[in-house]
Amino acid sequence: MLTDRQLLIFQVIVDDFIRSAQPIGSRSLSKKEDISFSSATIRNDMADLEELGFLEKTHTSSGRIPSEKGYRFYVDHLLAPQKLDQHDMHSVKSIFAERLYELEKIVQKSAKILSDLTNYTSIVLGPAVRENKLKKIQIVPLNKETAIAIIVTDKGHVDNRMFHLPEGLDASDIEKMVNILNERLTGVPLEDLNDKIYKEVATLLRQHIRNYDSMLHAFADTLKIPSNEKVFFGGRTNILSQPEFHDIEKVKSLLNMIEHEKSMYDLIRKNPTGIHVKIGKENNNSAMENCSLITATYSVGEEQLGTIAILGPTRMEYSRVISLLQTISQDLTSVLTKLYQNK
Amino acid sequence: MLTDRQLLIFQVIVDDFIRSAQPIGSRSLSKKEDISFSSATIRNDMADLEELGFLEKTHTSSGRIPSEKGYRFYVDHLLAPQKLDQHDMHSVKSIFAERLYELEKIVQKSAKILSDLTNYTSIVLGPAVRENKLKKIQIVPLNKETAIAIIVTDKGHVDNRMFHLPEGLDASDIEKMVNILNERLTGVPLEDLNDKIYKEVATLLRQHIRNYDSMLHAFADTLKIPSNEKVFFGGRTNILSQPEFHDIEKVKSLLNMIEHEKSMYDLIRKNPTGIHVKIGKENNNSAMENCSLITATYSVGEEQLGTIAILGPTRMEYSRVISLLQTISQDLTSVLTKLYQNK
DNA sequence: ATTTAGCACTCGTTAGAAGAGAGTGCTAAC
DNA sequence: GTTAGCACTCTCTTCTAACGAGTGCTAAAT
Repeated sequence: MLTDRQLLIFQVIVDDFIRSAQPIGSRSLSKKEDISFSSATIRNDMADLEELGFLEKTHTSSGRIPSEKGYRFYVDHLLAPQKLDQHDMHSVKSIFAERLYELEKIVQKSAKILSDLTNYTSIVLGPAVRENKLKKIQIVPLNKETAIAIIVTDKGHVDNRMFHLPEGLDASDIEKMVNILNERLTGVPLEDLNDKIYKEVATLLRQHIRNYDSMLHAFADTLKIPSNEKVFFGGRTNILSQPEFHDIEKVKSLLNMIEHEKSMYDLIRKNPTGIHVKIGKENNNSAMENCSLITATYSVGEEQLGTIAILGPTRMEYSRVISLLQTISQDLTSVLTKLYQNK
Repeated sequence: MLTDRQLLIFQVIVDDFIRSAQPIGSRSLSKKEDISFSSATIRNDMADLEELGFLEKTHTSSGRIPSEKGYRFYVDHLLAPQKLDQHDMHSVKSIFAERLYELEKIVQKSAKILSDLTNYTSIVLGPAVRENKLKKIQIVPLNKETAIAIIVTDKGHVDNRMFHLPEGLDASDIEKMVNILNERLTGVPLEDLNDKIYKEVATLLRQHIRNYDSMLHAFADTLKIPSNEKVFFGGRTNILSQPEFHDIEKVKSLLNMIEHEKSMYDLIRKNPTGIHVKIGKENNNSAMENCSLITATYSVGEEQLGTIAILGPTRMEYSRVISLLQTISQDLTSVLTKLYQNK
């Protein structure tokens, strides 16, 4: 459908625009070394590319910029898998240079490095805790009225909840309860804990513990609250340095969106395994009309753990960002698998 | 030094400017109901007030705006302690309406309410954990190589660190170690833990635990890392709706500052007990030249716990913000004291 | 001795006009 | 099929003029 020349012109326009953020004119293209056609020829091809919906004009006599459809085509068909340059590669490896044990820290550092490298905003979702399996429950009484339940999962995630202690409970009751819980619930995914407690452990507990009912409610209810899965950001304000965001109103709606962690979480979590690119309106979100979002997933063994994403203008360095995400998600996966794979 | 009329004029100018963000001219003042002097009289007084450094002009023939010195004077001498109106009071009380046990949640909710009410940015420092005293240490082995140390403090703060397990350690060693640690370290402030372990507990441990040295290092080192004291924000982007921040560059440096949690932490933590107002350059920070920061502290019993702050333009609703902070910090103090006061 | 009216002057803002520059579409020639 | 040429369009910048809000100062009024 497209001639080779049109393809070449299109590619150069996209690449140029991604660098310069300026509409590209036929004359400036014809002066390039690897293009040997006259500006008029290029103009004709540009007109065709515009008719096909790949290019747009900002006004009747301006140069061309890629349309969303154009970016889509570019990402799907013209993107040569690119190797990271030395500097990028070096930075990525530095994430894993220190011996970090804590998943959160590794993930946080990834977000920081990604945003520094790209000058876009990075968003990294921590592991989906609800699928983690219970390793151990501990209950630490603080005073007569309150206690903290501490939940450790097989992936090393630690969650804690405060709850109200019913009166007339002594240390041995708590100890018994903890023992029963650990015995019965180890290995159960967090999301099923609450269910399981009521269905399988309740009767057992009733036999051993005084004042069982109020204790159970106070405790089990705290488990119901979904543990907030963490969202880590890097370079939240990087978007401000992009020329297309000189309009305060756009910036505001976008930053508001970013500040509202829940919606970012929903937007990003739903992506399936692998690398995905959402361009402009494909994000289905008015604040992100001028943005592209690239997501990649990371896992431990078979189990998909989290997502790592870059949010930038539609005029994004797709090739480089994709390579970066690919590398980081692979490295994350292999490092985390080594650390947390159940043996 | 100032006549009553000058005082009145000054106060009206500040109040007006805080509302409108526009320079105030003599004519518009003379038309106000509670001012019965001619514009010329007012102009003379304005000139005097400018000479004294309380007012400024944006250009030679503009109306006046308050200077930093002016705001200082206004805050120190003209601020009538104001009652919160019903709506504000109601919102503040709603922070404590639900029965929240976790300090973090209460603090986070305070930040949210504060920023929503004021349309400025709120910053709330969680408790200074390092002064908390150890309540309990737990160690949960994850697999053969790693374990998690969980530290619970008397104020209900839970901290956890992953560390590397030396080889050839079995469950009973860990149990012994945990028992010794709990026996010896309960009640010790977190900041002293590391010291205390080396000085007082080390010899004891050596007697009971195989492979003691590597274990000690791995474990004690993890305690050295200062637990990051949390900073909660509300309305990070509210500043964007203030007319004085239409300049993208200003916004950028300010948001960058805010994103860098450590510097915000340092800036705010150093304030002593009570309410403090820092105006513009008093903040000693170029990104905050056009901002004022109002801080208030909250405590549990005698012990100062954290700080709660509002960051807005120098043209801030000082009176209302101060009342809000005063109320919230008092309420926080009384609620938290009730919850966590050691009995 | 204050207060006020009057007036010349200053500065920022807005609107319009003019010209430059970059780029296009189309036609006709190569 | 490609290119040169040309008229045309649109943005951006610069300049000017006019307007409005506000000031400082002087002289008159209280």
